[in-house]
Amino acid sequence: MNAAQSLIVSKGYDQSSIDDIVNASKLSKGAIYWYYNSKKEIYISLIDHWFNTYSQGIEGSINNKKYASTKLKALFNYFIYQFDENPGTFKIMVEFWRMSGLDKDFNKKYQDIYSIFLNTIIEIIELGIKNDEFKKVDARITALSIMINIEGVHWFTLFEKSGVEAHEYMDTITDFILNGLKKKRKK
Amino acid sequence: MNAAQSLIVSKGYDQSSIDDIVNASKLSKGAIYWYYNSKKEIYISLIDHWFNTYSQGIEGSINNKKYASTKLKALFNYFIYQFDENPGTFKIMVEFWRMSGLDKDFNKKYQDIYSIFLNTIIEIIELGIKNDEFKKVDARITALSIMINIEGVHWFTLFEKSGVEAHEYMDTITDFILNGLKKKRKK
DNA sequence: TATATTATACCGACCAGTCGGTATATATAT
DNA sequence: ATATATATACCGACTGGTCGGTATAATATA
Repeated sequence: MNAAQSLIVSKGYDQSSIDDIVNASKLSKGAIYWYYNSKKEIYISLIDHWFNTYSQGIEGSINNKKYASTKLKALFNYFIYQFDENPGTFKIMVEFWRMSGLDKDFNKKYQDIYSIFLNTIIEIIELGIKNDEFKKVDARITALSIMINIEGVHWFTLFEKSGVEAHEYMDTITDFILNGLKKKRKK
Repeated sequence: MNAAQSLIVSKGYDQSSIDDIVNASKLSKGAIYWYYNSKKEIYISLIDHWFNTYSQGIEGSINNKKYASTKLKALFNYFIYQFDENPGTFKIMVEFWRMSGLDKDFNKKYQDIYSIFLNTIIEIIELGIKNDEFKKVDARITALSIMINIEGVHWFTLFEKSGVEAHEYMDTITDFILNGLKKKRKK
């Protein structure tokens, strides 16, 4: 999984050969085909591996927060942190993206994963509405919008040398979204 | 260009062979290599071709508007229209995206194109600020945010059967962004 | 010994790019 | 007007190499 992951970041799916994985891992081709039936299966598994790593971090940063707004804030922070720590994981996203546009199985896998992530956000928003923190917005559309904005950070992995602009962007939209969601305090 | 475009939508860059282009166009392999020196050159040219088509439409929909807010609205509408008309062009974006993460020349080409697009948005926002329509926001970061949100529509090309949700999303963020930008009317 | 796992040699399909050659249009000379 | 020469546009068979996958041999484990 580690070999496959670093390869897909640097070369993309098609240009990563099984022999590359053989070299990057300490396994032989026979061993790899003992565990996986095809190249595709390797990379489908990688999506799971990648997602599990992520979702644990997300859950961890959200669960101990009480309010919907602090949960959302924690979610944003988690991704900023990830962006600094390991921008490669955002690059992977783009590759998975295009694979799910080309191949049914990748598409299905990615749909499953995104609907889990989306539901996490929806739940936060619904909590916020229930607890009178947030306005009565359409939870699903709002969650979609938040997800797309978070995902948009991947933009900066390709075009910016420093992470400064990514942070500015993330801060701006965090405020923007939270301000838009929060109920105005009555004077 | 048309052949290359429809191929990259359906199979992606790596899986599109020159012979595929030969079959999809009415040209021979020799003819294609008469005009282009490499496969890469074909697809770099395709980015130009794709962008030119788009930017004309964008300019056309913006230029005849007077206010920054109506220009922005026209911009959003243009992309909704494009999404309905030809979702394939959004799928191409994803492929170009990942190519610019893998290859220097694709990266440069895509950077150039995006900075042009970004500048268009920045100019609108600066116009809005100058004319007292918009709050005094950071034009660049705001433009980035708008761009990323527009780009986010590509999300729906992969996961949604109907365009309904894409429209809802686009309407929601259009209102959200414009409300956030516009100066509050004094009572 | 039997089974599970890993290593290596190999196959055949595929593919970017090449190259020798042809057809057509344009220019020049007789 | 006709013949000759040259540049442009195009064709498709071929090649050197790559890559996913497999067959089989070797080795470890129970």
